[in-house]
Amino acid sequence: MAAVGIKDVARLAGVSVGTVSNVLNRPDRVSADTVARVRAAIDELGFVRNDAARQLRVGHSSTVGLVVLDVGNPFFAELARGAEDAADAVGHSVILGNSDENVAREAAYLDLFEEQRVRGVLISPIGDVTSRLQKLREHGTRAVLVDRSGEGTGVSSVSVDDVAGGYLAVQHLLSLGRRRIAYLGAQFEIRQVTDRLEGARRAVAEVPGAALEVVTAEGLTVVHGRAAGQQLVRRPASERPDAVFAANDLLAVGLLQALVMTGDVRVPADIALVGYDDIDFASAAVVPLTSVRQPARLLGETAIGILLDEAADPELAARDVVFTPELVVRASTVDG
Amino acid sequence: MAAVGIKDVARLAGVSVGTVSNVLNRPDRVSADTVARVRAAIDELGFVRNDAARQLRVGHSSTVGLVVLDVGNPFFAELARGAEDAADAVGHSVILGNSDENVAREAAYLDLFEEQRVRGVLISPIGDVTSRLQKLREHGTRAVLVDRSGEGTGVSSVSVDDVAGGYLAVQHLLSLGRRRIAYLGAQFEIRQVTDRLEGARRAVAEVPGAALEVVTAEGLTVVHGRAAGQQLVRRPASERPDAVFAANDLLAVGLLQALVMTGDVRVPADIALVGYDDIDFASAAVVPLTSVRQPARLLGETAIGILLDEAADPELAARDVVFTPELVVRASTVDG
DNA sequence: GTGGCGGATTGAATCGTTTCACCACTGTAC
DNA sequence: GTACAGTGGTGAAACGATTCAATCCGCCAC
Repeated sequence: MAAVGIKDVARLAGVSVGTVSNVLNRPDRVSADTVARVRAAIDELGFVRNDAARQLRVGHSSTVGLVVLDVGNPFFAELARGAEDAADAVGHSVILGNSDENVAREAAYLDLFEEQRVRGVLISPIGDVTSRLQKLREHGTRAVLVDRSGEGTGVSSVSVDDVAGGYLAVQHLLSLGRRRIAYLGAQFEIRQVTDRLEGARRAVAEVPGAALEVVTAEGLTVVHGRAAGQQLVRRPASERPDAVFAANDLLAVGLLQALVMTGDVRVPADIALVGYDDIDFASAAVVPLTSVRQPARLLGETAIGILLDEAADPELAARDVVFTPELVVRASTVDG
Repeated sequence: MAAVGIKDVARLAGVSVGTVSNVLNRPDRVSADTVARVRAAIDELGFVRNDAARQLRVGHSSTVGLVVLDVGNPFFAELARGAEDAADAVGHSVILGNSDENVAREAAYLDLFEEQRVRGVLISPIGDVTSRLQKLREHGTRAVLVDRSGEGTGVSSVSVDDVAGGYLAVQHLLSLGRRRIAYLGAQFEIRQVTDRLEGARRAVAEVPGAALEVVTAEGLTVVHGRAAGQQLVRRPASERPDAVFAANDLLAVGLLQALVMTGDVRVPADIALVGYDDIDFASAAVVPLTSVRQPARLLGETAIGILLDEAADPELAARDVVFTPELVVRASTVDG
């Protein structure tokens, strides 16, 4: 109803509009009692700054767009939290878009963000967006890839080293004395899945007498993990691995269910188990799951940092920051 | 770099800015070949409409804000999807804020949305926001509560009937011949928890010879469910319930783990089990879980509908839409 | 008394779009 | 030949903030 503008505030406070604007943006250039008077007028009228007008004048907004593959995924939820906190600390806000692994939705969000003249875009891409991002940049909007390496595309990125994660997991198993390691994976066309395997290979290669077997599941979910587990159980005990590294926690949880159900195989005594992602359910599993955790929050914070740096100085060269994941040890590998 | 404006497009296409604007917004009022010429100019220059300027002129944006308690929660993720799809269908977009059950974050998002002059706000509130929403309305921004009844606050709402959900769950158990029902809950200060219990009570009251026992856990997570399950198992078989209705799926999954682990109690033969929320893990549990599903997506769609109706006609009276949840039957209650 | 200095304040120009009253042109009816 | 309706197009005003050159004012130094 009201439609209170800066003009109304100025009139009530008995100052000019320029002064009100100064109170809002650079209070230090205004005398103390004028500030007080203007603030009082703002409160009385319930004035709220019209961000569109501000943005029109200054040329860009103070929001950054974030497009993730799946908000429901705790990894991205945590990443978003990190981004929000970092943005908040410097007076920016984050608007979140969920592409849901759908190229059209992803494109729609990029269009929206461009119309909104966001300060920049953080994106975990599904399609091949590099040309789109390049175009964005020509129009003055910077972008940072998250959870995906930029690999010389000229776009900055923050990602996690999956090879290191796989290495970490298997090295842990080897350090416990296990030697017959199995890698349980699926959908090997996904980079993450093969990178983790590569890390596992490297760890095994360092220890004489250690062997790595690759077990392929039908998919990356609990059900598929359970199916794989049932197969393992059917083998004669001597042919079973003494440790399994699963490509993600869902597979690991399914596998665990199968092992525990039969009662024949003890975890970790007979088979030690490591998952990946450290989802909530990892710690809540029947046997709490050792898992590799990605520094999701840090990823988000760092991405915002890079983005705002680049927005401030467009000449800055692209950076690629790679984080190392962390092993969270629980009962599925170490009795406790 | 370019900073292409509608003016540049107009110049290149050899028309006036007004015409370009018409091409953008009401192409039917412009002759076909002019449209084509303008479109070509737009493509050539890579023109993208500046939403801030548009918004400044028309007085409001075409985005709506959505504040949820926890984006990580699949219920809210699904609700957001519904809202986005519905908004998209009428040319609006949704920007998502995650309050994370934090009053300060919630307030910050409301401030942000107000500055942005969003078309309206959808909110699943944590604090007592009615006075804040009232103020928003005075400034011309409508709000709709989601997953929370408006109860005569003058604010519209869409919610799910938890009493009906509880009734549904227990009626199902009773129809299977179970008579010694237990309700496993925690944190009874949460309305949802007590409403579901109330529904359970009503169902039990309708069947002579049926009894309802309330079991209190320490919290609403898997770990707490498992603890409660261990207690149940310790009872003599004759004193155990023959069915359990858990206040949510996490509790149910924990309970299930405890029952299955001991091997002493068969599910559903000895104890049938119903959860609530139908989270992904419900169907992936060792014994797939019967659960009560909330129409999250529909909630989001409906909320957007109400919001945009009200935005179009501010005189509209507040509406309170209550949905009925749905029972998803799986192996934890019915063998097969 | 004058000049100069510096901090506080002013007010008009500006951002890029939409909107709307108005104009030009074409064809048609009389 | 004139009037009229209908189409397609024009261009300037308006939206509400920010910015910056200009002004004002008080005070001090000489």
